[in-house]
Amino acid sequence: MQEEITTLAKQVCDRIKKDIITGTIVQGQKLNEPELARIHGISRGPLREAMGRLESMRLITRTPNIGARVVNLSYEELLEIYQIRESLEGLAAKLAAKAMTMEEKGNLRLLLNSHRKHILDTQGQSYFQQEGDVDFHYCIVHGSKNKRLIDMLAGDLYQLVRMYRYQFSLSSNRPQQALKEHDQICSAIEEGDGDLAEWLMKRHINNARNNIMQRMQIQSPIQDGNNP
Amino acid sequence: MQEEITTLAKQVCDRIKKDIITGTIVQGQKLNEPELARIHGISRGPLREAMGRLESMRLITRTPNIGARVVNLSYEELLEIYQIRESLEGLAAKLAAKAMTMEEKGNLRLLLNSHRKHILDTQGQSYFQQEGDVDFHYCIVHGSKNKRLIDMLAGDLYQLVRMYRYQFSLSSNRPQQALKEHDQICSAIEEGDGDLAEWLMKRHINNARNNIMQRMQIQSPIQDGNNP
DNA sequence: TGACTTAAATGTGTAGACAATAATCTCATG
DNA sequence: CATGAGATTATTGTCTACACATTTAAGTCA
Repeated sequence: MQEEITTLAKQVCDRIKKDIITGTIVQGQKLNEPELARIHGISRGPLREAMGRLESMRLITRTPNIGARVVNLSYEELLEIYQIRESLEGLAAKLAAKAMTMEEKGNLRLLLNSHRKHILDTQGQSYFQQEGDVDFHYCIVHGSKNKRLIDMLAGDLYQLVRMYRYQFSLSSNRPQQALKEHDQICSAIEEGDGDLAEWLMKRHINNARNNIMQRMQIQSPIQDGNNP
Repeated sequence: MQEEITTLAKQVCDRIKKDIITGTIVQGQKLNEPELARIHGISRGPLREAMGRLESMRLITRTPNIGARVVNLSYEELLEIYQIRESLEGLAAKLAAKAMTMEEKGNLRLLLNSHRKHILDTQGQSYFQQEGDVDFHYCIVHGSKNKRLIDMLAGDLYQLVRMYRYQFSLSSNRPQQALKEHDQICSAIEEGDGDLAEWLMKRHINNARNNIMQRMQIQSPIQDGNNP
């Protein structure tokens, strides 16, 4: 294991990030600098750096002389995110079909098989499938070997997706169908068919979006935090 | 005009960003905090925030306890950037075809006409075309109305593209052809044909990439900065 | 009631200090 | 002469304390 060298700012950033994603800090909430610094036992310097990071990944918004607030999740923004995901992950799948090594493709297949087994074991329960879904997409994104693409997706977008899933309780309600789609994508990648992999991935994300959107509209709208 | 309210960190970030993009600070160069702070007449606090921003837009890389360096441009990274541009701007064009108002479409057409006139006036000289190209793509990206997409492209990626253009002197050597492609894209958007606009935009960026890549390989490789 | 003034709270910027780490240098030793 | 352990220096990361600017809230008075 590589000894992870880090800094206070990064650590605190990760902690706050987790709190925001899981909803411990509710959306729209104002973030008080001295208070946050006290809570995490650090001084303002590193804290401001941490907040800069959070801002750059768009988990909070800052306005000069006023302060920072946790973002407000919205139907529209989730739609935006999924549009971008469809485009970028389609690209990732296309690239991965060409760039993945045999070993990586093998691991991807193993991952799928473990998901299949898990779904069978739990009678199609979606519990674990959510993280499994993340794993699958992570694998492909990394397989693209495009560093910037990896950063954009794994670094930022997935955080937001996780946040929506947490706060809207949007775990997959169609694990078998999702698995089947994953299966198809995996096969296309194994065969090195980039165009097909891209097309399948885009359709897969499109399906996921439609599913999620439908459920979000039914579901009670999110509380408004404590905005002014 | 809206009075632009800002902070020291942002201002200095923009100044350093400009220096990096234009090559005033050469790639690979180490950035010394106290020195930079002195140069820009600020203290280390805001400076570190500024550097955090620069890091998030990947103009510099920082390693804990060691410091910050300007990124090294490479053929591979430019390829990565263009792959992503093709994907995202294709999406932007598709969305813009549906989301742009009549007025915006009109402005886009006016912009194109002014480019055409300029190219005719200068006998196809590419001088102004470069910024014009940026304008055109900006227009479409903003026309997509997808805020996150706008941020990703206009906020970060275009900075990098400008940097490569500056430092490799990659102004367009095919302004007439580019104009023609812009024309096609504009028409598709005017007609609200999103799929066609997407396809045309992807082909356009693909052409630009092939052109640039070809010239980069011919051109003398970049000097190595002063890496360790 | 409403516009103005005042006061509190909060964000922003500065200066200086110290600790921890990395880079460099020194010098004795094989 | 080369090498490597130890000492020295430089730089980064962090903290504290204070000054300043701006926003927000409260208070005042016509």
